Amino acid sequence: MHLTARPPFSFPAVVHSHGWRQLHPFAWDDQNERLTYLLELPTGRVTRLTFSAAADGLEVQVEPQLTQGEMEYAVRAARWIFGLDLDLQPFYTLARQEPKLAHVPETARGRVLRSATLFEDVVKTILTTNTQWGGTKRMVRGLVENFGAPLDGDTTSRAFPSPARLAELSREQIEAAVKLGYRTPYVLELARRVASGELELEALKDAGLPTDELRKELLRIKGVGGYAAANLLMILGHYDAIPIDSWAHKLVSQEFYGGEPVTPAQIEAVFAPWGEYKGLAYWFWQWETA
DNA sequence: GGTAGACCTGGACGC
DNA sequence: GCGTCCAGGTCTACC
Repeated sequence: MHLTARPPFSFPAVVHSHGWRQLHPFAWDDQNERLTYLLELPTGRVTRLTFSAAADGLEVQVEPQLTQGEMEYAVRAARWIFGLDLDLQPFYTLARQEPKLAHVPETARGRVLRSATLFEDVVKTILTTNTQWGGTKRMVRGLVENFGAPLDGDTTSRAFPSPARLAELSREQIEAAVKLGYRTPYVLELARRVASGELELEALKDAGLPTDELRKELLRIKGVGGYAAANLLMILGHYDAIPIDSWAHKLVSQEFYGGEPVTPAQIEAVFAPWGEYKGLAYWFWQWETA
């Protein structure tokens, strides 16, 4: 299957936009430059999507064979995962005027790799908080391996667990399988709210809400604070928020404040001139010390 | 609105 | 091998 992207587009730029390619059920094959992803379909079946670069977009290998309805769902998911329809031209126009960002339009950066569902990305983001990257990878892997639906005939390949699957578990069942620490009730509560229909998370993808309202919605989720909300806003294509974590403090301190400790307000001030694109400006800044 | 302390885990470190 | 300390954001209680 071939999918075209709004130009300019770079397959490796999306894959390497952040660490998501290292989280199950993504798997990055560095040697062959292919990204695989296990996707659970609305029918309950699981498909393996293998993405590689094409001249004007993506080449996608789909297995096993899908029905027409399943294929349409897989195409929509693939377009979302890679942000194939995003228009970043206004940001590129600004970036060309800043030496630290000139590489962005030249290399077609700016898109951020995302999971098929917002539910999956919210859970993954919660699992990045208050832990190191190794811990995040361990926790996500544990959820997928223990609770994800398997590919037909291959129980070693599993999709990310659906809200319904997690919602039917008890806290004790999750704790026995994977140590999420104090995050267990957060993940469980989110899964139950989404599975029950109380929280229509996927509708936020194209709700057309202004950033402030979207941010408020995200902050209502237990376990999502300022950093996590900003990270999720980036994933949702709202770039006027900076995910300020300890790494951001370090980078901005060394680059702009001579190594002196900085406050979140100072970090915001540095990127304020980028307005609605300050999140992207921060994310793709060519740091001296990174 | 701002702040202190608790939350949980893995890893680093000292003994 | 064991105990202690620390890093990493968010929540809750309190002021």
